[in-house]
Amino acid sequence: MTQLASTAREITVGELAGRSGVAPSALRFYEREGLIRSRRTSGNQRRYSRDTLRRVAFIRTSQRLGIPLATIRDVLGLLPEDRTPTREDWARISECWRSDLDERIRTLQRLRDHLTDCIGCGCLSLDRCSLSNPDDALADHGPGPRRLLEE
Amino acid sequence: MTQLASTAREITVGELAGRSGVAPSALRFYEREGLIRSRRTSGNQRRYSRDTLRRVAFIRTSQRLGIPLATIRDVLGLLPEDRTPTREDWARISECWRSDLDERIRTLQRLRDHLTDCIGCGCLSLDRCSLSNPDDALADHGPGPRRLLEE
DNA sequence: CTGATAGTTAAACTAAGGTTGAGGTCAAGC
DNA sequence: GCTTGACCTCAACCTTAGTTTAACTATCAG
Repeated sequence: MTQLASTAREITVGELAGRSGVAPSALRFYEREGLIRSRRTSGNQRRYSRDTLRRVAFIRTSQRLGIPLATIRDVLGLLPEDRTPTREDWARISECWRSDLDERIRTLQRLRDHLTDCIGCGCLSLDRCSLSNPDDALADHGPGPRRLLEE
Repeated sequence: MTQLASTAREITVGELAGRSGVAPSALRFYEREGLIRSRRTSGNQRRYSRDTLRRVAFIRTSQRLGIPLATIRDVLGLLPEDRTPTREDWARISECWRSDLDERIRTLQRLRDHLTDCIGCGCLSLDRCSLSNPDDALADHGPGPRRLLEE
């Protein structure tokens, strides 16, 4: 194990990768995209402050929630720039995902329940049940699958 | 309105697009990817049987559930090739999404609840709470955010 | 028959979220 | 002081789910 940098308070890209489980290429990509920052050594190598680890954890967790990187970047911008973020700072920005997440859970549940409803007839949303509507009379109501899309 | 093709039992790509709300380019793409099929006229134009409308509805509904096209194609392969699928056929393949969907709802709920748990300390899954674990001692346990990923 | 509308193809392009490779540099251990 | 592994950049490539464009052909109403 070389380049431990463990006496210093900073970590290398390889260490950050090992600790976070995120490939170095992805970490460089995040930096290009403005999600994380690094100091450079005299030899142009990246050095990360330790709180970057938490930042990367926040990014990955947010991605697991289905949030696009651009949105994550914007929300990370709400953290204070002048000091190491506190627990309260992280708690505050975590709240940003709350309503989005609740909304998506509700949508999936609704879709699942409609799927259940329709399994009996196999209509799957396009024609409002072939039983009562044998030859897609719903075509008049405009394009798109109806039923599940509306409301 | 030209090319109604309504005397025939087949529909053109434009009609299918209008009825399904899916762009002709997407329908051709689905055909290249093996999700739908068409007959060709003597002039090389596509003609779809009417049940393609239901097939497309199934595709779009499945996509709304977050299923990738390749998976949808595989499941559509379970339909009978020799006859027009019945309601029972559609019901049967719809069941394929059931467990997947339930699973994803559970995962999102779990993530949401852990997010809630962690908002108090802002730890967000990487270090098992900075309160009891101030300097990421979890790094020994291998790469990747722990907590939310495990079990 | 003509003109408008609708259809055909292949290939290029998009966007997100990265990975891979070439060619070259840095830093640590012996 | 050299070797080796970790690092650097830049550009090209990957996947998914399509859209767009160019150049051309088919079909239909009148």
